[in-house]
Amino acid sequence: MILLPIPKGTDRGQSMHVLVYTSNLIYSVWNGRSYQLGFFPVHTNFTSLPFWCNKTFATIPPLQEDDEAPLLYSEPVIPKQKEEFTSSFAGSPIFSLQKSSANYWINDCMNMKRNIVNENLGVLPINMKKIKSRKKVREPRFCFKTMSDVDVLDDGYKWRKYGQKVVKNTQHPRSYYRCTQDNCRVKKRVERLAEDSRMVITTYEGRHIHSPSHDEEDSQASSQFKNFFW
DNA sequence: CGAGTTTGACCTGCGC
DNA sequence: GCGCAGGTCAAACTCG
Repeated sequence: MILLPIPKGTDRGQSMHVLVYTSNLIYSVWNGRSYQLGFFPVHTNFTSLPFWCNKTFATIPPLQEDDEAPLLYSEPVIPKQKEEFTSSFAGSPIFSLQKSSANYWINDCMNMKRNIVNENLGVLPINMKKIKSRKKVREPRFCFKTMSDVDVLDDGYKWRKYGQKVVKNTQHPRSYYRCTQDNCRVKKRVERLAEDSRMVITTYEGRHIHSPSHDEEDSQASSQFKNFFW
């Protein structure tokens, strides 16, 4: 299970796109209650497709500066065919820009499926044997697309910028951040969508080994779910 | 002075 | 093998 904080400053009614390639369900957890934001169909045998969640937060109160951040909650699911991902990513505005990144994600998904299948069944499906695996195992990643004036959204964690790069065919640079917590190797990338500069794309990579660095008045909701934070 | 940012150089993987 | 583009490093710089 994965929990991800929704950045503060997210307004009610604001469209928020979420791509969760490891999940088939997305919830927002608010004050101990969860609100399903979207899902995509699950086929047979741990199979599913990635999707864009394009729901508004109509049932969630607007988030103010002093509010605790609600969480995105999702359940893992496993892809069936590499081709499914390739075709699904083709229509995505993000992945049309970053084909190589999409390929990384696809391979990550396939590796994940292979691992889970091995865990559950102890058997590697024949068709999975044909899929080449990358030498470097990448951490699972989440990609948020939010409409915001500020590039770096407050997600409860403390980040240090370690690089900035101009991406080809885009007018906005991509920034690279690392979590400042010792021994925590979580990274995130922040960039603006080329087609719509109002949209901020935030990509998280890896799992936090600690709770968010909130102030002393940590919320109940935060502590309730702290074991599941990224 | 320490923490965080900037930015050019360097490294690495992918596609041809 | 080579070139390109993305990702990372690290020294210099800024700011509180």
